[in-house]
Amino acid sequence: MPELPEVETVVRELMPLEGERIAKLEASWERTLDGGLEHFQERLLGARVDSVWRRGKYICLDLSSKCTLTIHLRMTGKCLFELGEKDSPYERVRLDFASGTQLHFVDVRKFGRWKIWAPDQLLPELGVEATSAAAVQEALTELNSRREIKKVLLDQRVLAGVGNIYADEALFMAGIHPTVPANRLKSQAIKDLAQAIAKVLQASIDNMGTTLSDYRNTRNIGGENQNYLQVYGQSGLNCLHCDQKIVKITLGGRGTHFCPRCQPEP
DNA sequence: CCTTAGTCCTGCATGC
DNA sequence: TGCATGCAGGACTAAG
Repeated sequence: MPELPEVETVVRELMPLEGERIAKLEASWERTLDGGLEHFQERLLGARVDSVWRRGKYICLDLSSKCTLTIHLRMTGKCLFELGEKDSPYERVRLDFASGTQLHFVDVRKFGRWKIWAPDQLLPELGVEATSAAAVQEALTELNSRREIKKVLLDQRVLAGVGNIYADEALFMAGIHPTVPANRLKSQAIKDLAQAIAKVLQASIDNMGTTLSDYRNTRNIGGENQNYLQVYGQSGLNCLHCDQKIVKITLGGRGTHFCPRCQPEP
């Protein structure tokens, strides 16, 4: 599932869209477009893409029509410059640019969402960028919540960009059990965790993201970071650090993987 | 304020 | 082989 590193990989590849003008917008699954097709056509047709950037797990396109288009890939969303035969049944939205460039939004599970925002009210609820260790350390220190630390890491209002895979990986790297209440972490543990998050995310960006099943970049190529996961999806296998068996539990409805020896119970 | 359950979706793995 | 069941999950909403 696409999280911050996967979205960052896609955003870098979408940068060449800057300066392009939108000529046509079609949707074969209209619910992808929050507000409906007509609402999107009013704002998008004829507009120029001024800049492409990322905020948390959102792809952001600033448009000359004084608004920002966000694309959230959710579980299975893909932005492709070329549509292959296998993906064709799952194309939900297509953007045609004046130059002839096409952007195909493919999404098997239909969870992905496009949304248009006025510039001064873009993503107001989103927390600090998870890539900034200093900002994450400060946010976790100020939070003072009794919730389990993993649930906090997944809360986009606190940190923007961490999902299920990197939450598990970062907690392993920092040696913290996923069910520890967030406000019971000592300041050193918070510092270790903030640095582990930044490190895990950067390593995955360097590896073009994690592809477990659906994630692909704009050229329909998967990442390599799945080859370096320490705990996520590794339940039953031996910990690479201490040889203890990796355990999987359910926490907040999500699969949660950890090493009982490297990440001792609170 | 908090937490939990339900919703959206479909492909794939599992079991008989 | 075929059919039924359940699982995966990010963000949002409703209920308690």
